[in-house]
Amino acid sequence: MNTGKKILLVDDEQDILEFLSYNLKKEGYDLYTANNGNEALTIAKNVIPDLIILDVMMPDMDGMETCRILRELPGLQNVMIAFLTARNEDYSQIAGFEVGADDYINKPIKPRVLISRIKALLRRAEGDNSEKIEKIESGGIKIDRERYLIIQDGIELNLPKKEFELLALLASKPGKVFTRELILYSVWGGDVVVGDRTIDVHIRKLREKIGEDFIKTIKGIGYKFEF
Amino acid sequence: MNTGKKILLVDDEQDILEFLSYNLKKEGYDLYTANNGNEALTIAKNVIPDLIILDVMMPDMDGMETCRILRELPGLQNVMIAFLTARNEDYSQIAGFEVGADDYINKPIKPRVLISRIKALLRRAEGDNSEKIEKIESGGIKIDRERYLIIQDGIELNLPKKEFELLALLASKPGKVFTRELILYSVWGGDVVVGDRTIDVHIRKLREKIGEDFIKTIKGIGYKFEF
DNA sequence: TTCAATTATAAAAAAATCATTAAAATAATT
DNA sequence: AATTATTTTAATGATTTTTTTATAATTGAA
Repeated sequence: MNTGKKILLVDDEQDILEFLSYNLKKEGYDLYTANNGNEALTIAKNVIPDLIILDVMMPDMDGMETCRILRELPGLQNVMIAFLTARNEDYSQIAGFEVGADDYINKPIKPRVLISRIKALLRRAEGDNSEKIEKIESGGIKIDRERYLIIQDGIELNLPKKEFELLALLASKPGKVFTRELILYSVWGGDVVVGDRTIDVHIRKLREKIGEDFIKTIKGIGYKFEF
Repeated sequence: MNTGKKILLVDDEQDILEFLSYNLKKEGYDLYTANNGNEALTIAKNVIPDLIILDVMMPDMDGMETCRILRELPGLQNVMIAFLTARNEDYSQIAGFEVGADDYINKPIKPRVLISRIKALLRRAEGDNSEKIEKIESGGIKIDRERYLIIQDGIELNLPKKEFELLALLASKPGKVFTRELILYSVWGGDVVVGDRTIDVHIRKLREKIGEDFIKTIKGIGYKFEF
């Protein structure tokens, strides 16, 4: 029995990951796991799960922060996000909802409860038929994630990974300004911190390759893709 | 560049204190340092920092204990507190959160990582989730935060950051008079002090760009947006 | 009306941010 | 291991934005 629903589990404790994985797989969900926020971002971008379950308490980037960033990423606006919290930290619930969480699940977790909660959540999500973005096409530029290729006016362009990810991000929502912060999180990952000029250099390379006019600088904010 | 944010560092090792101080000052934070818990308490009471970074392991009064007391002090309930911990003592992490810590940072510390973490923490403290209005529309003027654009009679206008924020603020509530104080606070931020004429100049620029009649001066008080 | 306070304005100075290039460091491939 | 490709840093220059300064103009109260 397979529901075809994809769930991304994020927790720093391997035990919990395994425990939940086991129980959810049994119910026919496709499971993806991440040990920390950054991993979660990477996976989420590529997989676009139906539900993300985030532990609130994690080192480096906590659940809240992860959630906030996830919500900014194109394609992940409509994904259901649930938080795992230890029982008594209810202050975090308030903050969590502000950040865009859809539900809370208290530890310790009882499988039965969890599953019924998840079903409810996914049912709730059914309404949103959010198509995942495998191919982005805008302004004569096609982005093929599958083949890792940019196609511009019919001509195929091979870009190095970082450049590809950067362009894919910008082009995923033409017109939207992506802050440097968001770019860093989404292309580089939260704690792989690189110098500030790194983004610029990649932008330069992109402009060289696809033309000067597609990527516009919004000084003090970030960049946006336009055509 | 000065963020105006105050950080109190507490560690018994002078090396670490200096190392962190140096790196954080470079980022524009105001630094205060203490060698032990008691010193920390004294300073914190007087300064009310935005963030306190506490070494977990200190002689006499350890970080956890210091944290517990800090949290009791009036005015320090909402200060962000982060713990510095050696990598493997993760049981203390849990205890730390119970005591009221907002984050923990593992040693050894990489400056870049530290800084991105601190930014995240301070952002969290700001209550940065303060719903900034995404689209304001009034009197033929549309403000599109996502695209960072002003659209006037269908014509797109690019404004520099401060001008944009200022206009967005005024236009968010047409007719309402915004005092200079409020404008400063919300566009420039609580502790950034700029000269008195700065607002005027920005208003001038705005009037040049969108027309003279939208922004009205209320002498002695501030400005309002009308149409 | 007159005066003091406040704002307007333009131009200059200062600061912040980005662009660009070349070189260094990493990673991937052969 | 050597070569090549990619990524990052570092240094410098250019540009834009922000702030200050100085002076003029305006306002509203006495």
